[in-house]
Amino acid sequence: MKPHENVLKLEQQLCFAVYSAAHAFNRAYKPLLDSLGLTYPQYIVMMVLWERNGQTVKEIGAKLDLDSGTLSPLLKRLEKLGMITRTRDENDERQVVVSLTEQGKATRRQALDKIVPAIGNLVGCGVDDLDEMRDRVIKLKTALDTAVPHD
Amino acid sequence: MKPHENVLKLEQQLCFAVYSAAHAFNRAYKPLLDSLGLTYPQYIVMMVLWERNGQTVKEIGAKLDLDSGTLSPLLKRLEKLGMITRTRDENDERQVVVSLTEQGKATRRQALDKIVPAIGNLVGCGVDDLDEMRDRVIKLKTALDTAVPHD
DNA sequence: CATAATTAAATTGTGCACAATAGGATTTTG
DNA sequence: CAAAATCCTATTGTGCACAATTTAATTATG
Repeated sequence: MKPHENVLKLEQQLCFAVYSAAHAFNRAYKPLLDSLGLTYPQYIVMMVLWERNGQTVKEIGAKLDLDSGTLSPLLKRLEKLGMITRTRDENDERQVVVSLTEQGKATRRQALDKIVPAIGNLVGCGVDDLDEMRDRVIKLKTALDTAVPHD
Repeated sequence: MKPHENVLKLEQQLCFAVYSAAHAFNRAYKPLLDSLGLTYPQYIVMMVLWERNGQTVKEIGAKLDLDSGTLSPLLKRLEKLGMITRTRDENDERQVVVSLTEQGKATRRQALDKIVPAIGNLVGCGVDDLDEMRDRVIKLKTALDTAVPHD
């Protein structure tokens, strides 16, 4: 048989497995996040702010690998939801500082109580397996990023 | 310390690792696929057709977990690129059969020669490791799909 | 210190993703 | 066999992603 003719098969491809798993996560999160009124990308922005309140768009973007083209409209929607405020930095008016409102802070409890345990159950494997898989996927991402730098 | 207060940390989350790795794959594929004039989602549709030519929108959607809202415009763009044709099934006019053009078939060679080996190099780990990781990610996706069925 | 270069965010345009709905075609069933 | 239910695709609307450009602010430089 010809060498490597089956390398184009969908089921053999790691990239498709990852692409597909990302969508599956989205579908799993959606009904849970609906109760908080958030989408998954909005949720991870909230996570960034729950770790440290008051960050610039640039800082948030660096942690999530997202640019202002994605974040600007997303943050406006979070602001309209009453989750965050956006204020120009006094010292450097180029920067916009994003801060949690009281509602935004309170939503963290909702996430801890309702989202995290529910997702934990869905993944359906031990914590150790899960940690190892996560580390591998992060290594994969790092390898790709190193080979194809961005920003 | 309070139990599980750090479970909301971004770096600890498998979902974010997967979300992030999917974007990294996209960025890695983009410069390569640009030379074929394809996006990554278009590329995986082509992979489905390279495996078996002449499939309905429904069949393609089932393999990729994509609905007609995503596929209809994507397939029109592939048609405009000259990669595929779309024809109503004679026996059942509800169905649209998607077939590769000669150009679409020829593009498979380009993918085998230019895309597959280039990506293989980027991932940067042995084939066995890669296969195992892929199987784990697929298991993860399957677990999520089972817990949260769709369609 | 005025001009050039750089930086940060926003805007514009294209292309997914997906929910909800609509429009025909086919199948079921009363 | 006619009405109802089902099925397949397309359309509409919202929300990411990201490239490319724009605007305004800051910093560097001649």
